[in-house]
Amino acid sequence: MNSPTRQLFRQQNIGKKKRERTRGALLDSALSVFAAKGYEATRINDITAHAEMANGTFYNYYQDKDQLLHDVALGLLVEIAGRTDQEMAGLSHAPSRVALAAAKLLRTAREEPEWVNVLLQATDIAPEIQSATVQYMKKDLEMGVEQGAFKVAINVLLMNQVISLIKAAALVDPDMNDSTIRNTCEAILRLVGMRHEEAMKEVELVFHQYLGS
Amino acid sequence: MNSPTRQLFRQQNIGKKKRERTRGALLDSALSVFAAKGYEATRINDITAHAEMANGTFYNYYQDKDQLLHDVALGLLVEIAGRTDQEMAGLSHAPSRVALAAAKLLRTAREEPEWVNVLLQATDIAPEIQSATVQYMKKDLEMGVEQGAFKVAINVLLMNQVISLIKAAALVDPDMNDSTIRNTCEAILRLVGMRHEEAMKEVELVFHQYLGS
DNA sequence: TACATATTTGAGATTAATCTCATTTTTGAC
DNA sequence: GTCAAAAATGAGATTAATCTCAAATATGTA
Repeated sequence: MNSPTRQLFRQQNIGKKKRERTRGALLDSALSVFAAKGYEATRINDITAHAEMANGTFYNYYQDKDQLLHDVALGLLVEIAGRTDQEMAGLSHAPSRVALAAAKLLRTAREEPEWVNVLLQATDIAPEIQSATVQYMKKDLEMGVEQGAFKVAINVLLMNQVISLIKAAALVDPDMNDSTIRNTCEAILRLVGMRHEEAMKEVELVFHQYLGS
Repeated sequence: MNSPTRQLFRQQNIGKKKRERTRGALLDSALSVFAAKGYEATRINDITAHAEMANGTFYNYYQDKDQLLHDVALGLLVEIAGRTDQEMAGLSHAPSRVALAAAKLLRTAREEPEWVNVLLQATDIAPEIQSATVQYMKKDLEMGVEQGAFKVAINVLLMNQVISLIKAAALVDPDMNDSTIRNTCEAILRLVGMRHEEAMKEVELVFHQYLGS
């Protein structure tokens, strides 16, 4: 179970008409190629060739690579955030929510390395993706302050700091071992002002209860 | 006093012979242009034009942009780290050293925006610059653990987390207000396991004692 | 100041990508 | 199955950069 979701965007467009199916193929292909070669090094040609379509087809759908990256990244963000939200539906303890959301994202990086790879590339290139990502955390962080668990002011800097700890994990350990995930979750909780023993305990609990380990 | 250091690399090569002076001009020019347009968007031509030399001159010194970025970034790192080391010579309390080093770096980002901008771009592109940067912190972090002030294991992940908090500051507030600098220093101390009140007090002290505010 | 050596020059050859559009092929509603 | 509309095709025009090298110029040592 839980095998990698191949061809996310093609899946989403099965049954729809040709135009949407081709767009899906383009998005899936871009995802693979961006992940493999990096955004900057990717040529339009690489994407169309990988999708087995003619070069010109790209221009029926997008003006440039940037728009394509935007669509890919936003699609991934919505997918990942949607799954995470669902899995955390009943959870009201803010530290658990924050730790679990981070852990889930990092586990996704293991199951679907391309997804998180490209999503993080996009946060460097497309500022609107960074802001959108930041928004997904906001409520949980504010909840943590209300609950008295987090001691810091929730502002743009803090939210970007959280994102940047997640990026650091992806950079240092692309295979995303559980120890890297735990360390990162703890680091996030310390960042928001929890004591290091509390942070450890919280992460221990979350892993035991929600992540089978 | 303390006005921006214009033309760092040209300064360093005054009196030396032509070859080194031209190399210095190339490095200074690359620094400006990388900062203004970003590394990827910079053309060899932009750099030589800005230095008022012929396009071909570049190729007498470097094979490609990457090597040039490497030299620029390493030069900046050595300069910044050298200055910081000197200013911290007598300081043996690890939390103060870490907070001061971070604050000094971020103040440099205000005084010499180009320097830190390009240095941080380089850490994304040239992994050896990231590692070199990481090394400069290691001893102080280990000292903090020995002194019992820092509670976490010092490893590659942690050091990259520290760097990433610094990058987050540069991203969110390129003007680098003191409040951003304080927040970032506090965040780093929390990250390494200090309690949030201790972190605040430490940063307060460092600013009052070493940074005139 | 002389002059061998070192350095710079920049026109243009080379390489490499983007983007267009007349034509061909496919689609799907009827 | 028909057929008008939609989509895909890909050769090649266009744009844009890198990189070379023979000639011109500058350097600095004796």
